[in-house]
Amino acid sequence: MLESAARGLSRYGYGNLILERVASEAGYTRGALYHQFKDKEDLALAVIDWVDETWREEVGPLVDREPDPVVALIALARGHAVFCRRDVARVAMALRLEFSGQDHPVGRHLRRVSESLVKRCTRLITAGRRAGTIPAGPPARVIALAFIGAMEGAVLELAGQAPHDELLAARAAAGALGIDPDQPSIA
Amino acid sequence: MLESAARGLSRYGYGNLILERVASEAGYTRGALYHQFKDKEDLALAVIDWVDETWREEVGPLVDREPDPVVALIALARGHAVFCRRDVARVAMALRLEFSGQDHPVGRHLRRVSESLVKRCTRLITAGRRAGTIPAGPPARVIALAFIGAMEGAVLELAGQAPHDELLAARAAAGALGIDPDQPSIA
DNA sequence: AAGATAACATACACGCATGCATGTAGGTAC
DNA sequence: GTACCTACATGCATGCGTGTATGTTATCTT
Repeated sequence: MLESAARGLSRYGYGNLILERVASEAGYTRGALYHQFKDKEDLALAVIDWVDETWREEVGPLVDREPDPVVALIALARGHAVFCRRDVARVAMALRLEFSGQDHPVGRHLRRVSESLVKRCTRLITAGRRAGTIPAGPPARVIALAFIGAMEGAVLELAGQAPHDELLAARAAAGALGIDPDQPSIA
Repeated sequence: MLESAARGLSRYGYGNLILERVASEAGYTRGALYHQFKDKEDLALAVIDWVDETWREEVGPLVDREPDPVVALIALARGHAVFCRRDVARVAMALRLEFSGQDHPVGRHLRRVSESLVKRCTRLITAGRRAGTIPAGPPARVIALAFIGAMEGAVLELAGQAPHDELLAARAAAGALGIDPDQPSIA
């Protein structure tokens, strides 16, 4: 059910998501859905948490095992690209776009989840700057936002076109960081 | 009315767009809207054309006046970032995400319009490769998609945070192209 | 000045998705 | 075997947005 809802959310967004389809695609009826989740909002929140958890399990380790901040960030971009080959992963981008500038509970929850990724990237960027591998420039948080945006945008547009998605996500992300994409850790 | 609809589309997307609000925000009622446009779809199509036209007028010249393909592409990214400071510009990204993988008339029309941008970038990339300023790699069209995605993603995430948006869009775009963001035309 | 037409506003019918209330089948406890 | 609970399906009421038909007012034409 969660998987079906995630697919639906990533394809149609929250407002256009029809619970009837979510349920039937999972082999159930709407009744079953309302038995498992309080309402549509509750379902969306659960999906966000589920996707976030999956992301942490799948991409997190790739980042953590790299001691060098730049290498870690590039690994993050590559891992994200691979992660996004499952359509499920567009959920974050789709919902963020849909709820940006609004005060909807789903939007708030998504922002909270995303914020932890932004913070993670910001820390890596400041670490990279201290190490001298990331050049000075705009505030680290701004760089982090651009980093995430560029990575997600590239991945979204390539729509899982393996194997180029991985390389290009890494390159776009490296560009946002201001480092040469011709480095060994990227190419 | 077009401007109000563009704001609405960029904020809420097509499905969540309420024509009542579009009209009232423009100082009219829904009656006036239905007098000027056949239906909701017709309105969205008109908005797409309007935004596209504005983009061509505003960003196009910045690209055309640069003889060097790389410089032209970076100018495109910078120009796009500036263009997107008006919320109007997210229309393309919002609708593309909403209609990707669907067969809706609005989505088709948007893809036709976007395709011309992809072609333009593809041509510039192949030109840059012939000139030796853009390294070899994945097909030019794939690079073009990543280029556009990275640029739009970065701009979207930065949400008009001038002046950083311009620099970071250029950097992310340069990264997708595989060129060093430390070049004079970018920084 | 009268008729026509454009530019709106108003009011209503329809479809559709949500949420909830109710019904039902299977398992478990005692 | 009866009481009860879980895991669903079914059916209905409500709200909301679209589209359209019908008014109303201004502007243009001759």
